[in-house]
Amino acid sequence: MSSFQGQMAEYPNISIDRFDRENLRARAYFLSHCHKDHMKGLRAPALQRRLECSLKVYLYCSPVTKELLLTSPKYRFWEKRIISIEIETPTQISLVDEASGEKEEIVVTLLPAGHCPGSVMFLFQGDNGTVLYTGDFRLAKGETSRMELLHYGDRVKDIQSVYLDTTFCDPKFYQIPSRGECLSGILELVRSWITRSPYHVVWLNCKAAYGYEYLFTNLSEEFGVQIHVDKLDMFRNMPDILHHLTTDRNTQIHACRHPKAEEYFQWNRLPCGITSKSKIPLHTISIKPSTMWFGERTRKTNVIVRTGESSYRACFSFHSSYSEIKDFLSYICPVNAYPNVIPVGTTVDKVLEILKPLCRSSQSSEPKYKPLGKLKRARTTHLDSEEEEDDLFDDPLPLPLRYKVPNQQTLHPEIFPMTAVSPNQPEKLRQSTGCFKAESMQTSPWTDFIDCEESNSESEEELHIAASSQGDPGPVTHQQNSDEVPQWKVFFKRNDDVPENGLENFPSSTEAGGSQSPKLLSDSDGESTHISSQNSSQSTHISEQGSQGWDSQSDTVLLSSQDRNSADTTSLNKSGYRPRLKENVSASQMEQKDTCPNDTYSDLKSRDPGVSIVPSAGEPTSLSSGKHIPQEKRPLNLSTCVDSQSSSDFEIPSTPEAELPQQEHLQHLYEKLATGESIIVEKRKSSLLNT
DNA sequence: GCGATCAGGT
DNA sequence: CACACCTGATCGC
Repeated sequence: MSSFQGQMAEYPNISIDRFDRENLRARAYFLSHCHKDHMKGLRAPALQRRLECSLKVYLYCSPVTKELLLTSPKYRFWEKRIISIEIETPTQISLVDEASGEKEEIVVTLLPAGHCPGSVMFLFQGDNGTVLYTGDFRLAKGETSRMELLHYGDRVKDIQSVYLDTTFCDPKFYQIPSRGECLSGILELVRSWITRSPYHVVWLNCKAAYGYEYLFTNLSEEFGVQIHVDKLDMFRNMPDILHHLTTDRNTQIHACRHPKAEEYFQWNRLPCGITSKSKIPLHTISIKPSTMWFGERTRKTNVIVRTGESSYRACFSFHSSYSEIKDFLSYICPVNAYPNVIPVGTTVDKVLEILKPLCRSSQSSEPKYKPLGKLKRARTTHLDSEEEEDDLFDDPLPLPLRYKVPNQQTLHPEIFPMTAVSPNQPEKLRQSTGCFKAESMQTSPWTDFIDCEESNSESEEELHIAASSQGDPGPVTHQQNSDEVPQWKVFFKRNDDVPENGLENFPSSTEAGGSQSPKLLSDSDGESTHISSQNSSQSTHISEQGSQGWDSQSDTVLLSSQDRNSADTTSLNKSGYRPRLKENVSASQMEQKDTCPNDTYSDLKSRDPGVSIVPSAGEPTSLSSGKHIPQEKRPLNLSTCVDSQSSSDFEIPSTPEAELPQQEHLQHLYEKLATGESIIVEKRKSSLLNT
């Protein structure tokens, strides 16, 4: 749970993910994602009053987060005061002190965080250096290197401080099976059950939180079955998700919830109440997504564990594992790293001990004892003039040379020529953008999110809403502001990536009589069965299963992730994600900015077509509205401003141990994405339409 | 009646 | 051993 207090040392005038106490004085607010523990104070009367008095104070977040937030009536009062910023679109914001009129300029860039729908990290650039607030995140190894805007040219930006999600920053969480591995395990378990008969149904025992959406969309897509949920109106403007959900209980996959759900389930009753279909009783299994982790030397990584006759746990994590955190941080290599989370049972000091060696000062082979002269930037090349003032002191080494992995965009044929649209823009433009987005979403291949939120209401109305909104971006009523429809794409993987291998354990269809469970257990041996309880380092968190007599032999390992490695490579295919072209431009422009630290903002304003400006009034002015910068410009910018690095490094893997996906493989995937399914084909259409 | 906090549960 | 959330009890306004 985040213990971040809302403010960063470098930019105390803004508050992130906290809205109480000191934060009531912030000049601007940022919300990284829509989880309650990051929204403390967000609907408190104190803040509402502040908003009424300080008309220049705005909340900045991703379009998806805005959409989700405003779905709740409790946050409606924010409606006119939220400015959504597109992912990977550097945007300038003026932080004005309304009393004194004093002004501070800051450029913020949202980077996808892979935690839940709409979740982002915030990269801030301003007079006090470049800092990165990660919010909560899950990024696979090497993914960081694919984030264009964390780089200048091909090198990682000089980041002063990282405010880091340290939820699993403890060696005991060394490894967590990748999203792809977990997903494919669940897919196969579900397949093994629901293919037995139409009366075999699965209940996904998910919590009331955003973050399971990509699971739902993948399941739905794989089996052509919508997932039953209690509530889906928060997705009314997100067709990619909406299409995979239903409030109609007559489906084989449920993610509905009820306070007494577990109790119901004992009696073969789903949370939504049904026990049979056409008078024929249902056969149900439950799958509970839970985090499973494994120690460094643990051999098996099992992503599905049987916990009862008809119940399973499936590995699922919203947060990066220890090794993913280390990979991330060592890649970024900031001067400072601050934990946002101190897990119970550990201390700040302990976490800092882990983080510190991954930061800049420790990277020096000969740190403090070196003669002063050497401490200075003796070896620091001019290329690194990007560095902030401080580095005169504490940066004895040149910025680590880490090379960015070629961005998928270079491989992906599609280009999304859209950029941040400001509320200032002519209605016409805005609308057209909206349409475009709606369409691209509707057909987007990237899977995303949905949630299983509270009670079981199943109103037909919602269905209608869903249906009508599918072909119609219209009902985006509360969105007049800046953004069109929230965009999905990226975060999570899609089916293409899910390998079918290694799943022999799941009888894809066999007898249904007798046991209500899939026959998955045959392969499990005693040892693998009790992973967690015996070996703390590879615990699978098999707590509280005691109540079911079955459990003594439970926890049977069903799937070993080792059997399905390939799942990962692609698990985060962000490729198609954003406006590539523009992004490139932005990136290079930002390099430019960063290489010339002294005239940053005016510079940005005047020259950078990739930076949107949000004036103090809060209306983002999109400088990039022209945004259609021809691709040819990019190399130009790179070479002019950034020096020579630009060319060489396209094949060089970024992170020390990062595995660079085979270009061939990627290419194959992209081709698949681009041409494979009807959905994608449509998408292309839409992008063509809008290009 | 509401919010904040805590304990307990899933 | 986690998370994100819900419920219910208590306290203060």
